[in-house]
Amino acid sequence: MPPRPPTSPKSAAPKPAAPTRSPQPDMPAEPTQAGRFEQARRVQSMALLEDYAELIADLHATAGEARATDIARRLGVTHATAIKAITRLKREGLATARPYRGVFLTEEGEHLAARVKTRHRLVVDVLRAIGVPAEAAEQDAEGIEHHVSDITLAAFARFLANARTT
Amino acid sequence: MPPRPPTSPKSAAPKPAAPTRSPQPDMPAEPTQAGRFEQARRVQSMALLEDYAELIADLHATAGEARATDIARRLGVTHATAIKAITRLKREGLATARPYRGVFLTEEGEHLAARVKTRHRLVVDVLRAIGVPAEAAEQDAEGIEHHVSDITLAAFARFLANARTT
DNA sequence: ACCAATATGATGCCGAGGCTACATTTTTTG
DNA sequence: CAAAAAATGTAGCCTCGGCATCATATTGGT
Repeated sequence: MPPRPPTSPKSAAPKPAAPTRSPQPDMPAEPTQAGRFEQARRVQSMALLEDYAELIADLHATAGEARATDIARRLGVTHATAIKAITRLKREGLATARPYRGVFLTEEGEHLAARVKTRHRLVVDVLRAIGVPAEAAEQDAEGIEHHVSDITLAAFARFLANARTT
Repeated sequence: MPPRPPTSPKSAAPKPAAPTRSPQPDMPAEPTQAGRFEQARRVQSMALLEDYAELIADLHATAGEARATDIARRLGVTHATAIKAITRLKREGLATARPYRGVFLTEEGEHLAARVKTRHRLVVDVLRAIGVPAEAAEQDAEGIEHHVSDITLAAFARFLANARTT
């Protein structure tokens, strides 16, 4: 291993950006890159709960009940997986379940489901308004929606309102 | 995953009727809901690779090298985690690494990084064009970008081209 | 009422992606 | 050149979200 020619210490370029740690030891408001990744990871951990909550609400609305097996089929996973997820929903206080009778959302769960549903529609509508084909809009929205913050959501709503009156 | 054998009918409620599906109980051409979830899950497993590839390319461009520790700091994870991810990158043929010299993208890795970078910019630009504040646009794009398909991306490009000439 | 079909539940396994802690190697420095 | 510092690597542990399989409970049909 050629002992790497005595290039200047620490590569040629200066550290591009203060890595979350500025001279001031105080809490940086973290608008940093690492902060964004962390946030994206946090959001990801909510995604599954959101999907389940939305689906359960939908099943209740359209079929009158939401049994674990139905949920599993709709999501394309095995029932074991669905049941584990439902267990997590219960643990998080978003749902309750009565065996063979179905899964029920708590008040908090209903609230979440409603928010998710609204957000989903908004995302799809915005994509469509931008010119994304229906098929792709539905598909991509499924993944995108979880990452749309309230601020962005508000912007979406304004955009659509504008577009409609234009 | 071969589609599990038809889980046969169930329960009292009638099939909520799969939307997007005509009366013909045909082969699962999979524009179905389960299909969309599966696709979203597939996309998710690519996200980490994409983030690393993009970051490595960026570090090379701005710092001349991309060492595991730098990557870890930029992503806000420990170096152990970064190294495990880099191992996966190597396994997938996207990168190579020479200890203490940094990580290098393969041709395929470079290609991926370029695509990801372009897509990222496009997503941020579209969000901004729609009226999302810069801060939120950057944050949300970090998660959204991975779910934007080529078709949607093309629509984004057209939308921006239009917006500019309007 | 009974038995088969169906739903649910409990395990055990896997890989991904985090972490901490410790070990090793390289680079920098005194 | 030797010691300190830094970077890399390894191992063990955790959670999560998949899977398959086996066990149990419920429902429904005859």
